[in-house]
Amino acid sequence: MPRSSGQTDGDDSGCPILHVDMDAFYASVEVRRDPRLRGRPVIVGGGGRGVVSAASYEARRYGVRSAMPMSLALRRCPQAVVLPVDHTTYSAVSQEVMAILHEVTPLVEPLSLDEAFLDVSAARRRMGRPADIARWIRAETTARLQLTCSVGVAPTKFVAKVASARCKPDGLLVIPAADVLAFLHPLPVTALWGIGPSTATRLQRLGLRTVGDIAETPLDVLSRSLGAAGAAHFSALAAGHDPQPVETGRAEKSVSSDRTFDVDLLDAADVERELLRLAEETAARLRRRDLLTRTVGIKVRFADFTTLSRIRTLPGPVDTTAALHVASVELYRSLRLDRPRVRLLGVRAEGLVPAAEAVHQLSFDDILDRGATGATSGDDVPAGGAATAGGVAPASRNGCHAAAGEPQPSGQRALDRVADGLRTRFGAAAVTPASLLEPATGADRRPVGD
DNA sequence: TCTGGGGTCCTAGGACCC
DNA sequence: TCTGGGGTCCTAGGACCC
Repeated sequence: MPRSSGQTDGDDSGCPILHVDMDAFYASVEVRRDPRLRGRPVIVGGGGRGVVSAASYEARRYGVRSAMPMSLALRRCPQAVVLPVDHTTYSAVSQEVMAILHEVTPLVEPLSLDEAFLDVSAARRRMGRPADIARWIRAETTARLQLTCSVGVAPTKFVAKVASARCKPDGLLVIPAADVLAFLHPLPVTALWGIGPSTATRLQRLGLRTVGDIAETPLDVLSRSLGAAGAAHFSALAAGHDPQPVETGRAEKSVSSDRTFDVDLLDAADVERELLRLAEETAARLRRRDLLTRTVGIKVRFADFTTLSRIRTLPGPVDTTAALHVASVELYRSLRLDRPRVRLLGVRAEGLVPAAEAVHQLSFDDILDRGATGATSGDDVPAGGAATAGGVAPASRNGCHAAAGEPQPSGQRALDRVADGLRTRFGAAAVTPASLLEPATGADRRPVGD
């Protein structure tokens, strides 16, 4: 059996796949930035209703884990240093990590900011055996970035990923092809990528606890718990088979922005204004990526944590803040909620189309006026965009300072682009929808600026 | 303990068309 | 009056991952 620590150096022939996983990435970046934090428990995450995004190994000794509510984490480790998530910095460091990996091979598949698969088959002549390449990556990330990582080396992606998890932190683990089954079979079923607590509970009812149990169970029995497709998939993984190749560029399928509020929203006007903020974030990200969306969705979570989602497919693709906001408000109103306590709102764009391929760009004003607003447009959306109390139209069509006035054909797109440009040059606060700064149509609403 | 924000994938039912 | 089959799109929800 392979050992799970140190520089395990089994037979790495037939092991072309590496899984590289940075150790406690966000927390480690924070410690690097402020060396006084070294050796102390560090938690990166949101305050209030937030959760732990990353915990240093010192914090983990107290039972602090990723995704744990911050309130519980601080009860377990009151002396922890808590830092807010700084996504911009972590993204920049992530690019440096990925750059090192690309020195090995172009066959790099990032899984997240701090993880990637590599297929090193073609790099072997230049850089040596897979285990040597893994050692090189570990040495370079430590030397250049002062960050440690763990690397799994195996015949397949799945086994490489499990291997890196078993040698953390700052480890290297090679699983030779001949050892794959001995390595996998004692592990709990949750080691299989895609089996979480819910599926594990169902499998337990069948008496299945380990990966080996799954490997020994006939497909038709597994199908009862996992469905036909799931049964075939997990049965193959448990047998050590994983046909997935390392894939470099994968097209994005959706873009979304969510926000959990420190205090539940009770007022429909507040909800609609937050939908504008989220629509603006989502639409701006679409435009930055040169994408349009044909399907807009919202997510609403209530104080009791029940969650609803609604989506609507539009007649044509859009990328304007106004179009996303109108669709979001229409979806929200269609819920016809009675005195809701809204904990979270989200706006989502799916069915993405590259802007270059979108054929109906010029018709979006029609979509705005007739499609997205649907049957209620006569009441709620004045044709000329004049302000009416409580209507969705004023917030959207006059939502930006720059956008006050009569939209022209494609005018909203052009104005959004102008606002995007100003924000790029002068910062995110340079252009803000008016309704997020000033009291809206009612007299009793406070501004909710950042 | 009281639950973020970014995503992906799967299922299942209904509409609609041929 | 009893009743097809397949394909595709749309929608809602759930599970899962980092």
